[in-house]
Amino acid sequence: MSDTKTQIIQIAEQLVRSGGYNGFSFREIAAEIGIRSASVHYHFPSKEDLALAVANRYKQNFFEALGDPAPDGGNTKSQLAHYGQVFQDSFKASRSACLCGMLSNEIALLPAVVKQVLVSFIDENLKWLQQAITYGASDADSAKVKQQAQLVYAALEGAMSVSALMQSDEWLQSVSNLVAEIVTPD
Amino acid sequence: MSDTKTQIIQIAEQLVRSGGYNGFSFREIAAEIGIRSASVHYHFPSKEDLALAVANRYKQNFFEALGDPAPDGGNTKSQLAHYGQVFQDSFKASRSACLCGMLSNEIALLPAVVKQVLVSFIDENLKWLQQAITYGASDADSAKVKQQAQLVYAALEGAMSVSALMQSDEWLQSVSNLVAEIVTPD
DNA sequence: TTTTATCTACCTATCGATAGGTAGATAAAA
DNA sequence: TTTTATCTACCTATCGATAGGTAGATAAAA
Repeated sequence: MSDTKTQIIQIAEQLVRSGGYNGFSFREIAAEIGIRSASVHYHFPSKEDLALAVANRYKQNFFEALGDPAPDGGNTKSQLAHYGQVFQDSFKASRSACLCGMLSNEIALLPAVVKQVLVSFIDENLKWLQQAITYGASDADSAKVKQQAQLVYAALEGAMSVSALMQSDEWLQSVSNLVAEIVTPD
Repeated sequence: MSDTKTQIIQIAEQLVRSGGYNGFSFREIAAEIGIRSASVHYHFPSKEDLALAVANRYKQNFFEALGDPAPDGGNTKSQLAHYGQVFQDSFKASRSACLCGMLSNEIALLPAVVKQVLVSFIDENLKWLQQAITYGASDADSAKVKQQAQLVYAALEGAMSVSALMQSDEWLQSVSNLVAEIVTPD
């Protein structure tokens, strides 16, 4: 992927994460790179195309940072601590909300293809968490594990949103710690 | 307050809750009421004024529905169940995200006065929850209670956001139930 | 007579998008 | 070796639409 194309996606991501789907424009991205907005359209014919690329890259980076659940010697608590750390790292790097959490609210504005990426982002988070929580407890009550996984994801997304507003990672840290402490497979 | 003014706020709230700060316009509101956009400016000189009124009314309605924490005979669990119910009712009525959760992400777009309302909304939620959790346990560890309150708020905001995306209250119900179960003052 | 609530008729700024064009690289064909 | 054809990555100029906002008129209500 060309330098310019990558740059466009990076800038778009930052703009979306601080202002939502309507918070970025081809002109603003172009201005930041030093090209014309028509040239941004060359790389991404429509806004929908660009938003889709941004969402897909975000999702991919997120799961790369996350890795597979339950590596050697992991237990539920350390897995959840790691999960929380990924959110914290993402916040520290950008000081803004989770792209998917951000866009999840804006149902009225989103192209269907972008919505699908969000749904799959949530699905895969749930799967990862269910595995991490069940780790080492194969007799775990799967309905309860699912509830717990939902709680962890929802709590971290919510905490990230508050952290973005407050411009402080206090909430994210606090929620991340507590969640690792109280969620267990038994 | 005149009928029109109330109508403007109501429609604006719904539009903000499904599309964020940039998701509503004076023209769209006017069209839905059947007046001209200039007439909306008569009631709210600027977009900032309207957004502020919307946020304040949302906050007020929310805490009216919530009531005071720990009424007669309440315990932590029933208080938290009630708290979760307020989120669920709000979702059922609008099938969209929490106004404050929604706006919390959009730091880059928000006028400072609106941001202040969001911060106070979160503050008051925290206070309410800390009281509800401490209820009947005056020896509770206040640092831990604060963490728990943060978790509850973050989890319900996050769940509301997912529910808005999925257009289903499954997440909200699931998270609400689990939170009431596992958060206790001791 | 003053206030309230609306209107018409504008404004400037910006949006996403498109048409048409060009410099320079590449690679196959003559 | 030169010509032809194609591609990449940009450009300028412009489109229709929409954004928030304003000046000034009007007419009913207080």
